[in-house]
Amino acid sequence: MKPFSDYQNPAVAVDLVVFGYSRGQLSVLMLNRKEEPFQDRWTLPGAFVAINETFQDACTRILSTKLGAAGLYLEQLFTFDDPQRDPRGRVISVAYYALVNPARFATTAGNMANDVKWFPITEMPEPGFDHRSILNIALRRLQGKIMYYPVGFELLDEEFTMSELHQLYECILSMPIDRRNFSRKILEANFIEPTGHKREGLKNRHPELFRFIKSLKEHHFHLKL
Amino acid sequence: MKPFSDYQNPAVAVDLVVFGYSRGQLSVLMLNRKEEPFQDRWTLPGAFVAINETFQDACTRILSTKLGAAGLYLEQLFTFDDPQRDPRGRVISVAYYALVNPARFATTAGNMANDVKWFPITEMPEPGFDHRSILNIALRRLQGKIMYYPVGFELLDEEFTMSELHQLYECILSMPIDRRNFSRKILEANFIEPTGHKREGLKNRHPELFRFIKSLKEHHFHLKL
DNA sequence: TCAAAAGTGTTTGTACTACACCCATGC
DNA sequence: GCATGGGTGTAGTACAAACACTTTTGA
Repeated sequence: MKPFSDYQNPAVAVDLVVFGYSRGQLSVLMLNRKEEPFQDRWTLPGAFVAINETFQDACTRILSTKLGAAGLYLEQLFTFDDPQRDPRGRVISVAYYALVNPARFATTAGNMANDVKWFPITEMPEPGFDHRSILNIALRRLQGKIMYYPVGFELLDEEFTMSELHQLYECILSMPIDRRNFSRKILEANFIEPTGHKREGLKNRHPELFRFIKSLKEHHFHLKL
Repeated sequence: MKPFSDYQNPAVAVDLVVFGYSRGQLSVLMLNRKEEPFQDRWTLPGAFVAINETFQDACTRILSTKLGAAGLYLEQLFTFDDPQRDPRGRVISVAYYALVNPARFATTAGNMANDVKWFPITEMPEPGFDHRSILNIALRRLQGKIMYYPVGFELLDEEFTMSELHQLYECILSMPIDRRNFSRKILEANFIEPTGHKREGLKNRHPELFRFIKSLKEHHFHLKL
């Protein structure tokens, strides 16, 4: 049965907001376009969805091509439908966001594709297409998500200190949070546990290291900060 | 420029969860299918998205055809991408939900299309396609939305009593809420105002009537119940 | 005058805020 | 021993939960 051959269907693409966190900054992976439209402008990485491909498949394709990364946290954001959003024709874009610890992949080394670059969200160039809207929605979604899902799981190293987690929350929410109240509430939420180790080699007191309790990865809590 | 003609594009449809509230019950508008697949089964109303049509346009088309309603509150829910979700071929479905006061439209009268029916969410037949998932997501979204957006605006009459609003919240959240605390918190949230009238003709004390403050329609608050 | 729903307060406890102090480490 | 960040505790307060009484109406 091929009942749709009579109709002209829109193209469907996925666009990815890949969030990375390193050195206290939240960054997004951007792509330098080589063709028109928006040649030489920075845009979100994206790909057309093949006829028998899921969105997740398409996202995975992008992530492995551009970042060499697999198995990242992925979440659908919103689907953009403005008929004029792509000057080449009708393209519906399904936006996703991904979370990645850039340290785990070949970002600082030279083997990341050279048309790809991390931009801290505070130093973002004006992107092509409607990707500014996608970025804004992604950031708001991340800010909401962090209150009831252990986002740091995906963004930090396996073991991390309380103040690293604290900085991550301050950075994503872009607001100051009292260090001591934060620590208490996070521990009460019961999704991290001490590893027993301490981070060595600092000039100050060696802080305790924590890890996320993986069995609770899908367990929702509620943080009020 | 027609760069997409080489590719086989998936069909794109919108599916609508139309919520209605009347006589203390939350209902959803369902459609009885006349063709295969899922002939004679109940499904959500839906339509294919034309090549130059926005999702909103497609939703409006459905709503005016099936319900004779226009200008309803619409919000995008999620986009479903399972390649097998429609046995006819690849159909990507963008789900929306709408809020409507059924009393304002021709629902009880006979001029509603006879393949269309309101089902209370507690007495829903098992729908065709993946529409059960869509319904579940819609309901959860509505439950979240009601905490920071005046949902009753769209579901209740122009003027309503505090206990009507109270019942609506209890119904949507499906949990008991203390009447007195509810009243206080709603009034403090400052998005409704007394009209000065009272509802007459009841056998008990005549309750005050309220209205939503329309200028605050887009203003988000936060209710904690 | 009775039943049923509407309107108005009060008490109680919890949990968030805003602090201050001590501890460990490298220099 | 001093500077710097890490760890722990506590008092004040605001707000939400639980609950009781009075008022208005029709029958």
